[in-house]
Order: sequence, then structure tokens, then C-alpha cells
Amino acid sequence: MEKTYQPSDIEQSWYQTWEQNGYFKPSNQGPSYTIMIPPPNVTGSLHMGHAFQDSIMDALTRYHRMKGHNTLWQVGTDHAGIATQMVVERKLAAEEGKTRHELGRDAFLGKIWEWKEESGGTITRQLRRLGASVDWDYERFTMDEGFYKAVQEVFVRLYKDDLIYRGKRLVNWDPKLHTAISDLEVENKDKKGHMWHFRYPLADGLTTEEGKTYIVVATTRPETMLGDTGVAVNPNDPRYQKLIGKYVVLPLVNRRIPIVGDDHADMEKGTGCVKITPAHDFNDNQVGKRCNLAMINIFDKNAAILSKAEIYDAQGNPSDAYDTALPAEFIGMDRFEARKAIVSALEEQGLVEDIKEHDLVAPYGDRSGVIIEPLLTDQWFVRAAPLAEPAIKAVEDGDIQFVPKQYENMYFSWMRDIQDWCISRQLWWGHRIPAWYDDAGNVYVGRTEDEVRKEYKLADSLTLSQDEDVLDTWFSSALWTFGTLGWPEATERLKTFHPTDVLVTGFDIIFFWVARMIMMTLHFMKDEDGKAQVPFKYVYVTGLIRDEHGDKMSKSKGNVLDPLDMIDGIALEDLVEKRTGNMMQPQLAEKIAKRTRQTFSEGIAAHGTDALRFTLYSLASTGRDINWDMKRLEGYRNFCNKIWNAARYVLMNTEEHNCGQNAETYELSLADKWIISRLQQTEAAIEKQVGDFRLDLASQTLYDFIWNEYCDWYLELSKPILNSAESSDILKLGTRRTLVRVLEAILRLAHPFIPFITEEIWQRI
RNA sequence: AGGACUAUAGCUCAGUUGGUUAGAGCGCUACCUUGACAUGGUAGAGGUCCCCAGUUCGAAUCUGGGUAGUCCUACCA
Repeated sequence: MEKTYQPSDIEQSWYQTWEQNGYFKPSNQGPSYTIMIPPPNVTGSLHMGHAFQDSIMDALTRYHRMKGHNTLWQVGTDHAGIATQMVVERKLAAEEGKTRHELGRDAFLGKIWEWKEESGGTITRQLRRLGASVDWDYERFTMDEGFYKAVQEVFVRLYKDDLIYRGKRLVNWDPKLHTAISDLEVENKDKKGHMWHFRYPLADGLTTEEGKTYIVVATTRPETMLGDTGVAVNPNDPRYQKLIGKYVVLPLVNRRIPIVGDDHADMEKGTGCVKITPAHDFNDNQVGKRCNLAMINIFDKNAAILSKAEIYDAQGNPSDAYDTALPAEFIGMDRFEARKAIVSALEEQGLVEDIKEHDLVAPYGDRSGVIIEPLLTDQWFVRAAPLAEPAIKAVEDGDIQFVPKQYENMYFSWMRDIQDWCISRQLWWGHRIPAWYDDAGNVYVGRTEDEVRKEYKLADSLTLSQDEDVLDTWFSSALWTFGTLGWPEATERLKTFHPTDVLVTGFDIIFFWVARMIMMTLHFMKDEDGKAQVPFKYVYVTGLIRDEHGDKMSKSKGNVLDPLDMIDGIALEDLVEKRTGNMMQPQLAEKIAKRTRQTFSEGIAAHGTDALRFTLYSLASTGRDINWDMKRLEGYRNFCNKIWNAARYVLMNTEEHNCGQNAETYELSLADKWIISRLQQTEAAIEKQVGDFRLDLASQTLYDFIWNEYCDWYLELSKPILNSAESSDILKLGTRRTLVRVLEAILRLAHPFIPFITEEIWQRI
């Protein structure tokens, strides 16, 4: 063996050998053990979180494979709707100076597929470098042909079961990306703002109890007043009780709108009067439904003021209850511009009573970063409550267990108050919704246009056009555990490997993904006796990997660490370039470069995959975020070196010698017996710790045993026996036998964690 | 507002059902280079286990109250 441990020399070739020999394929023998990889974005690249989770999955997979289970680690990638579309749009703008609209839908989709082919290999190469023992022969993609069928099937069946519906609803609208997004894709952030108090004149010469000719409403969003269709007061509020059923005249638009009584109006808060804009506020929308107020939409897709308002009744049907005219001076204005203009117009009329500083929480799109606008649009929804019910029960009954358990509370609280899920997106990249419309606007849902025509007995002459929208990415990833195994076909693979055993993922996607997978799987997957199948028995929730100061790793902070750089090493200048190049906010580059030079004055040394993996395991205590520590990585690289050198010692003393493995008579020393008993205790401990998902404890157990007992004590104790002329041959034989026997067991025990170095040495001994 | 989590050595973290002297890695101090390994060895220093009260023969661990921090959910017209 080489004198020094050089991971780069040994890690390159082993993976190829394993893969080419098909060692990662299911053995089709023994009980099945299945893990589904959380599909990374197809055009993305591996970050520390992936490295962490994938290392854990690989250890579990290799461990069970070595125990003789029929092991499948299913691999694949996600099409990641918005994220991917945005990347390609930016690329298109930068390289050709075009927008996707200039290119057209088909050509643009062609570009995305091209980009997918081009960059999709990055993440799979990185997975190989990490040593991930996935079954590449069955690699899947959430937009491959099989998934296309699965998604259609699910959509059509849910529609027929009345669990999917289409409707004009208030949704979170992203005015930059021009699409609806789900509640989960909205980030609420604190913001400084203002609260404006406006006077709304009472109609028909009425006055308040205090004799005023107006009532005062407070708002943080003056521009929406153009869409007001009522003012709510609390029915028990003595100040305004008598005004319920009367009217105010909405300033600027001169719209006569009713004063209604509703509990939503809080007597203690503000003036006690709330302007109601059902088309532009979620709470107001509810009030509007209860009090039968019209909905008036005043914004276009960019959240700029429409030239004519769109009027609907409380049920969402077009209505002519009000004039569609909007004040000409505001038309076409952006919402924030309109805000200023409306405030000053009201000021001119003496209707602004007060303006206060106000801290508020504003909704931002998690992808676009712009403020989300509640907007009335036609969208598709999944009726979530009926699906949530069995999903809650599965966790309550312990059919699915979260590790650590505290995440079950998070899951329950969200599931018990679940809202319908808006699944349509006004994007191009994704699964097109399998619904067709005729010219009259009738909707037909089916797998294909032909099927729709047959099923609904439509004349060939009738023109049908498919819905332009695509489905939320999470709609298809919700089918991941069974879609990847061949569903809706009843494949052998599906029968063998579903339900899966454990899902390893981050807490940040429990709602996005885990909860929805549970709902969909319970609904669609049944045992032979009809009992609903869970997608997985355990959900192992990992913490986040943060930088050394506990900050989240992000491009804009410039503290991102690429797992591959820790494996292969990277020169300082390359690291600086990597962190500062191609930045969205170039002004941060200087600061990031400086900080990077401080933290990594010599760049990053190569530590090898095994060291990186072992570090990840040792930090993987459950229920806690990880602050990344380069020093620990070094420490575990040294640990690998220790194993390397221990093996050299063993080989030096056993190669070309009889090691007593052929039933010869040998004698065990006290040291031999001790280390063997310690080995057996170690094996039992690790079995328990892996079973408990405590890979941190398992790695610690290995470390202690190998370094502090096998190397520090046993190897030292073996020296006098092997080197002394006084030791008997059968004692030396026993020692050589034990040296090899324990080392060989150590290598197998450690292999799920550090596969490369263990394979390299094991093959030699 | 509701909920969860975290607080242990200079740093990053373990510590199981309450039980001798509270552990690991890194860092630090001193010494040690021909005998597997300086990516190493030997020896060592370093702790108010966040604070207060309680339960107990005994508390890092259990209970109550506080402080600080992180996160999630909902809402703030």
C-alpha cells in the first residue's frame, strides 16, 4: 500500500467498478428495502444539503444491502417548473436578447429541453462522486413519459371524484412572473409602511351618532379602494349599529356601497370601520361572501389599474350591478404609483383624516421577490380537506413516523387547517393540464383530446382547445414514490418496492412535498385487500447545513460551500471567482471576496469523499441545524488516514504469513479476546444506532473503536507478541488471525459510511 | 398571537431510563521524528452544564418560572 492516504487515487475508479458490475441494482432476494431520493432540480447542482441527505440515504441503503435486503435506492430529477423556466428565460435574455413570448411557447419549451439535456448531467455526475449507490438503470424524471401518464391519470381521477375543481377564486398572484402561486410559495416579511385613515361620506344625508357626515376607514393599501364594495362594522358596535344597511358613497368613483355588519370588524381596532375589497384581500373576500357583496377587480396581470373594472357578484359570476368606469387619471398606473396618486387625490378633497407610521407584514413571492397581489382568476384547485383526513390518521396511528417526533406536531397543525391547493400555474414549463374547452367555455377533462371527444360524445366539428396552464411542480412530485415505480401500470417493481421504507428530507419541504405525497399516495395506492398504502414508514427530517457562524448558506451572502470542493479541493482564487461570479447583486462581490480570502486563506484542501461523508454523519444529530466546521472535516480526513495506516501495519505483519484462517490450531492472547469482544459490542451498538437513525452516534462508535481501541491499544499490544522470540507460534498465529479478522470486520462495518477507503483496503486483505 | 426547538470546554457538538471524577473533535501548553501513521504519539490545562426556585438520598438530565437566540404557522383593516 502507498505510504500516505490519497483519496483522489482510490475514489475515482471504485464507483465505476461498482456501477458497471451492477452492484446497485436490487438483488431480487430477501426482504425489500426502498428509499426514494428527493428529486433535485434537473438543472441544479448539488449543495451541502443534498450531500448531507444523500450521504445519509447512501449509508442506510448500503447498510441494508449488506444485510442481504433487496435494496432499491430510486434516483431521479424534478422539472422544477418556475425555477427552471426562470433560468432559461434569463439565459435567453442574456444570450439572444429575447423574451419567451418573442420566441413562442413551442420554441421556448424546446430551449428548456435543450438546457435540461445539457445541464441535467451535472447533478448525476455529482451524485456519483459522492458515492451514491442508486439504481441508475431506472433513473426517472418528473416529466418523462411515464410520469406524464401518472400525472394525467391522477388529475382525471381526482376530477371525477370531485377532488379537483376549477373556479374563479382569489389567489396569490405574482405580478412579475404572471402566475398564480400557492400559499406555501408566499413568504411573509416585516415591512415599514403607513396606515391611512380616509373619510367615506355617508349617503342620503345621514350622520353618525356624533353627527359627522362621514365614517372613517383605515387601510394600508389605499389603491384597492377603487374596488371597495362595502364597509363593515361590528354588529355590536353602538357607534355604528344604526348605520348597518345604509350606504356610503365611495370617493373618487362615486360608487354607492352598503354598510354591513360583520364580526370581522373589530371594535377595538382602528376606527372600527373596515373598507371591504373582496377582489383584492383574502379577509375581505370572506366578508364579501358572507354579506353578499360584489367583487370588483381593478388590476391587470401586472397589478396595474385596469381601464375598466371587472364586476362579479359574490359567487363569481359576471355582474352589471355597478358601473365599470374607473377614474381616468389612474388607469394604467402601477399599484404603487396608483397608491400615491389616490392618496393625493383624496387629500385634495379633504378626505384624508390621518396618516400613521405602521409596521406591517407583506407577502412576497418566494421566486420573484415581488409583493404578491391577491387577484381573482380562474384556477384549478385540489380539495384538500378530504385527502388530509386519512393522511392525518396515518401519522396518528403510527403507520408513518417522523424522526424526530416533534415534526409530527408541525404536520398535524398544518394538515388540520389545510386550505384548498391551487395547482394551476400560468407557466409553460410543466405538465399541461388535461382539460379542454369548447368555444362556449365548457370544460372537458380527460387523458387525451380523443378520449374527451368520445367520452362526452362531442361532434368532430366542435373545436376544442387545451387549457394553457400547467400544474404546480409539487403536483407531480407528490406522486414520486409510486410514479417512479411504474404506476399506473401494476408493475412488479411497484409491488416489490412500495411502500418505501424511509424518506430523508429537510423540514422546509414537509408541507410542500411530504404532506402532499402522503395524501396522494393514500388515495391512489391500495394493497390487494384494498387497504390504503402509505408512501413510506419513516420520515427522517434533517436539519439545515449552515456556515461556520450559523448563517444560512446563500449565493447573496457568498458563504456557499460546494461539497465537491471539499472532496477535490479548490484554489483560493477559483473559490473567490465561484462565489462572486455571475451575481444577481454585483455590489456585494467585494465584501464576499474579502471574507472568503479571510476564511480560506489557502483555499480548500482535498479531503476526499469518505472524509466529507463521515463528517456529515458525525454532525447528523437529529432535530438540529448544523454549523459547518472545516476543522471537523480535517479531523475525519485524519481518521481515514489512521485507518489507512492501521491497514498498512496489519498487511505488513500478515502478508506472506499464515493467518490461521484454515482451521489451524491457534491461541488467543488476552488482548485478542478483548478486542474481539469489543468488536462484537461495537457491531451491536452500530446496529442499534443505525436502526434509530442516529448516524452521529454510529460514526462516533466507529471512531472510538477504531482509533481508541483497535489502533491505540490492540495494535500496540500485538507488537510485543509478534516481535518477541519468546512468543509461541500458535500465539503469533492467533494474533495475526485477530489482526486480520478484526480489520476485515471493521471495514465491512464502516463501509456504508466510508465506502471508498474501505473497499480499497478490503480488496487488498 | 400560538407552537416548536436550542442554550454543556476558547470553537463545533454528544451526553440514553436521574447515579462515581460531565465527554469527543478541533484549538491551546509541554515533551517526543528510523520501527503502521507528524494527517502521528505521550502527558496536561481548560466547565457556575444560561439564570432562579422546586422534586429527590442524589439533577446537565425531571417540574415550574424567567432570560437569550433560531425557526414554523396565523394575523395585524
